[in-house]
Amino acid sequence: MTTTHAGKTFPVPKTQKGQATRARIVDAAAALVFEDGVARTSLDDVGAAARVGKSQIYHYFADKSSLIGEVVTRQTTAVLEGQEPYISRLDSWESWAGWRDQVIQEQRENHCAGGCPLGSIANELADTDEAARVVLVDSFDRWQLAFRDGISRMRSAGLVRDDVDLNSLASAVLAAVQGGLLLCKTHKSTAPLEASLDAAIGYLRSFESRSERTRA
Amino acid sequence: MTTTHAGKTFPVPKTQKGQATRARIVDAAAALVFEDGVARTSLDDVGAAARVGKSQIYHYFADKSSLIGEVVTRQTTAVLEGQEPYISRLDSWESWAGWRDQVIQEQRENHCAGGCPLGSIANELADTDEAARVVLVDSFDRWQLAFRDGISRMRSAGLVRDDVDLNSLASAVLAAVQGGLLLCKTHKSTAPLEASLDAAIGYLRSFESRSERTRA
DNA sequence: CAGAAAATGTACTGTCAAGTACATTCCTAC
DNA sequence: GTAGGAATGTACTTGACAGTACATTTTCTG
Repeated sequence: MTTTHAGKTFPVPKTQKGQATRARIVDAAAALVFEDGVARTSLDDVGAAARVGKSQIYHYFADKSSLIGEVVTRQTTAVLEGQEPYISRLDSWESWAGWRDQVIQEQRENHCAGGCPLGSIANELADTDEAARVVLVDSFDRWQLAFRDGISRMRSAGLVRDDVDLNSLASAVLAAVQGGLLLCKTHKSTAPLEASLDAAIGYLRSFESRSERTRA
Repeated sequence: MTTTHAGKTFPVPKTQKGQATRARIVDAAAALVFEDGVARTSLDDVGAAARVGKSQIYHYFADKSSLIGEVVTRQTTAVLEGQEPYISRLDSWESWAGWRDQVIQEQRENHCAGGCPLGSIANELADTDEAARVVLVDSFDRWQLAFRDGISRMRSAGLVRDDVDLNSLASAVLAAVQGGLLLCKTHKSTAPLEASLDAAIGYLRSFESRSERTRA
């Protein structure tokens, strides 16, 4: 696999050492971007954090924008994996509650700093970096799909009514997460995030099928 | 009224001309920040847009951060006023629907660009500019209060049940707006915003008092 | 009309960061 | 062990931008 930029190709590292270096660059960039945002993260800083000269960054990436694109895909998998095991098993009310608690707990541990690694980048770049935007749309779609799968399986299991709009609902849940995280990091409190997630799950619960509701 | 910064005071302009100039600076900064974000907005650009030298910016503001603070307060009133007349009359289901349509319509007219002027700044500065963060918390609180007032009046009117948690619900609505706007500008489509607002109102509607629900 | 205060214009400094040039070292396959 | 590609280090260029210095004009006030 190679990435191309303006005619020049940027190959994946051939040696094990090179692969490690490239990974260190992306990791360092991801961490710094998460803390300070894209604009405030300089490539010198990335190099220092990765214990690497700037020449190596330009050896593996066409420019800062390309590196950021890689950061986004890296953070996408990190975010989704960070929500395991719940996110892939959202097929019961208990697992939704567990997922909710986990998201909140993570923010609490992080002192409500940083918000969502993807949401922050999206907010910063959606209007100015079309390449990044496209990658971010894909990331959000993958995330949303995880919600959709869960709701879909709950529907199959007869836990929610048949007439739910899977896509809209999954999209609304993702929006609740994003909005909640933004208010969380602004207020430096998990309360808004809790309210937002509870509302999203509460709305989902309003589609609980009658047979199940009476049983509860 | 004067603002103070590091011992030096930055008075409000004495003359009418000065007031106009200061207002032009804030307006231009607000527009540019909305388009490009704080980091990508240079004071030279602000000066050019306001047809003003940079010396005047530093005549009225201590530094870029102070100017941004002013932009936030300016945008707060702009955002709230932009949602009139609905936002101050959210005391019926019809007005919530009207508000929803208005928010979506505005994004559509703006080609889903920019997102929320406050949310974008919050996302960018919440972790790095404590002064800005405090102003933003206040802005969000005012916004949330508008929702709270509406829900509160609906409760008084017997439209929603007595046991709703006003603050949590208002906070969740604000989160839905913010998350919806973020996804809207990332996807360049109003669909996620529509889903998010519909879910928020739908959740609110799940608190509709029984007497009203049966009547509907 | 003076004189002061407010407003404004021009020019400059210093810093930081993206991106480039090129030399050097390391590794690997023959 | 040696050639050649991969990896890496050092030094530089260039531009942008926050912030400053200071001179000049405009405007208000007595």
